[in-house]
Amino acid sequence: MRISELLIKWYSISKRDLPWRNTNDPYKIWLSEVMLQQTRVEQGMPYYHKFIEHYPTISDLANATEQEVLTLWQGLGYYSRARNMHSTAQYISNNLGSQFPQKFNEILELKGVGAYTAAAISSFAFNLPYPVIDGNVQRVVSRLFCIEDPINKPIGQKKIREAVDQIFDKRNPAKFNQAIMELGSLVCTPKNPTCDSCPLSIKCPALLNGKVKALPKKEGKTKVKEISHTYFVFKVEDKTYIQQRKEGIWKNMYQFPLLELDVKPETILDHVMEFIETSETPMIQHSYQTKHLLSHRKINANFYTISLHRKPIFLKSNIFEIELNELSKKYPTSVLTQKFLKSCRIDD
DNA sequence: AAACCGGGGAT
DNA sequence: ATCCCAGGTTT
Repeated sequence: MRISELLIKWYSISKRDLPWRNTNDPYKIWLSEVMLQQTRVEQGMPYYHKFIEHYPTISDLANATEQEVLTLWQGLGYYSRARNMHSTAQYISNNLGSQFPQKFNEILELKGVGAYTAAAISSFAFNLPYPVIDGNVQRVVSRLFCIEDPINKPIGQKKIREAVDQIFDKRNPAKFNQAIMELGSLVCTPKNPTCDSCPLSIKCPALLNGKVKALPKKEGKTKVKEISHTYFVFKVEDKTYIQQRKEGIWKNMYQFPLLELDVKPETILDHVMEFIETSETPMIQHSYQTKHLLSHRKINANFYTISLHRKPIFLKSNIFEIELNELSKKYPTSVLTQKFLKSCRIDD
């Protein structure tokens, strides 16, 4: 039996019942694929349900504000995905009559849609013959063809593409794509793959040659930069003061006034005037220290809570007042900020 | 080609 | 501590 037949047969009896597999709605497929970029299925699932409930159609997403969309995306990470989806929904709504594009090249043009996502939408929503290549497929194929070139380099990626083209089933693009990803996810895993129960084991040279564990190969690791964040949490009764990030990490999300440097505790109060002007002599109520790890950053964060009896006389231009409990609910924040908010609730 | 962009789970 | 996850964009 051909590899594609073995795959699809295995898939038909072993597949998980995932919500986006029970629809042909390109909007739902698009949403699920973007949400699952670099994100585990279990992690994305609750967000998928939330979004479908809040925004059942492209028009509903287009009619929302970016702030609402980011609030709903809060905690999932890679927030450019949410900004791009919202922007693209408005584009489709305003310029394409709310009709999702139906050709691969048109889909590939959409913001936040690359080769993988375009192939996924094309095959799952329209059954077009484009093979998907994601982390799962790279792993399965590198083992199935004993590709020793690093899969994160152009040579390795080219060989993966050529290998996939050899086994791709143009007659069953949707099923083939689902099946090969599902195999990578459930059987041909990065660590401790269960080759015993793999439908392709008899056709796997990596298994025959004892190379499963060594494949796929990867080269070069992005190093993690260590940086410092010093946050100023001004409190006046139930009010606080926040700012919106304009670029870079957590763009368009909200945070307590921030200095992106390490400020010695003794000199914290010297910086207050950079954010607000007050007639009082401010005092540090308490401080909270934590480390926050991202894929490319290690943030040493310090939050200093400064309680005031009266509202500041003056706020720096980008800072504005909100109800403390509106943060995270109405103003989307990073998980780092949420960690701080949670620590406050505990020592209440 | 390399850096940037989040967060969490498994090992 | 390290790797990886239904990747994409920018430099």
